[in-house]
Amino acid sequence: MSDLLERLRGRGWRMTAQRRVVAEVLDGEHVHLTADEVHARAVAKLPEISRATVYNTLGELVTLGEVLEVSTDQRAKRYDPNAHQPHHHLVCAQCGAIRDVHPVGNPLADLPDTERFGFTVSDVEVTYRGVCPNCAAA
Amino acid sequence: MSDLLERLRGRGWRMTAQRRVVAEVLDGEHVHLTADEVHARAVAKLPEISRATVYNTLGELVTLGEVLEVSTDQRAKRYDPNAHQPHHHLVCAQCGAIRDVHPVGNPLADLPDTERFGFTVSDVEVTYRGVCPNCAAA
DNA sequence: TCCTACAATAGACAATGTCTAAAGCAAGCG
DNA sequence: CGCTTGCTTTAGACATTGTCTATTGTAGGA
Repeated sequence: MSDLLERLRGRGWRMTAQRRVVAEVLDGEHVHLTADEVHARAVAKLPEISRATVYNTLGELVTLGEVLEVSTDQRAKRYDPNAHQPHHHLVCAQCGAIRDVHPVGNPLADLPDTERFGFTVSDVEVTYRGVCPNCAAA
Repeated sequence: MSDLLERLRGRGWRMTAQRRVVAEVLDGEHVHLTADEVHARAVAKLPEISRATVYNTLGELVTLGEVLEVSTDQRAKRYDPNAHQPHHHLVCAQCGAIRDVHPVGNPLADLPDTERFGFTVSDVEVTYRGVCPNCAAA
């Protein structure tokens, strides 16, 4: 975590209380929060922080490559602090819970040239969907 | 197309001018339209159709399994009339163009049990991203 | 300590989608 | 063929998520 703050400072990021709080929220919870959830947790630590600042800061962290934006539903974007290890996501269709997963194989290699239509394909996103144990039990 | 209308009528769908127009728009263009784009094309054929009706009808078509909802960006949902053949999507990161693609292999099989966390995994969505020939040329 | 450029703020605005209450109409029935 | 019934449509308010702007604040170097 202080790693994160150190890295950011080293990259010329001006350190403010607001940015520190947002970074701490993301680093503290290894879950996938929406911007509003980040905002709520940030407000708990620093009541006067504004919504715009949280959005700005999240956007900057994404640009800097320190967090990933994931859209597993088409409601709010979620922010994934696990940006330094490539991974995909497993989503519960009922409660929306998200787990990071690491499938074997390389899906990029599974797309034949004849299916690329002249595109330069650089990335692939895989989202598995199912029902989590909690929801299955209920 | 009339296939589609027949299928729907056979399933007890009350046929109205509005629903016919929405179905025709989807069937006529084999592209991936947003709800607003569907609405715009529907209005061209039936000026008094309302936005809510288009949203309602699209939702019903999705429920009936006749079209698929896809979210390749986190802006508007897009509607894919190619619901009867499983496929994935290839998206241009610059202009947003979408192509249907058919990778080889089965990504579901690539997720080991140890990476399933007790979930019952039933589905997988794969989105390839890259740059289309048009954007690469520009 | 002071300056200056960068950052934070409140709140308006925008895009997309959902809901409601009232009016309209498809289709079965006599 | 013309009712009747209940499903459908409509306009527009509302909700959610995100962006932008003009003003005020402040981090960090001189």
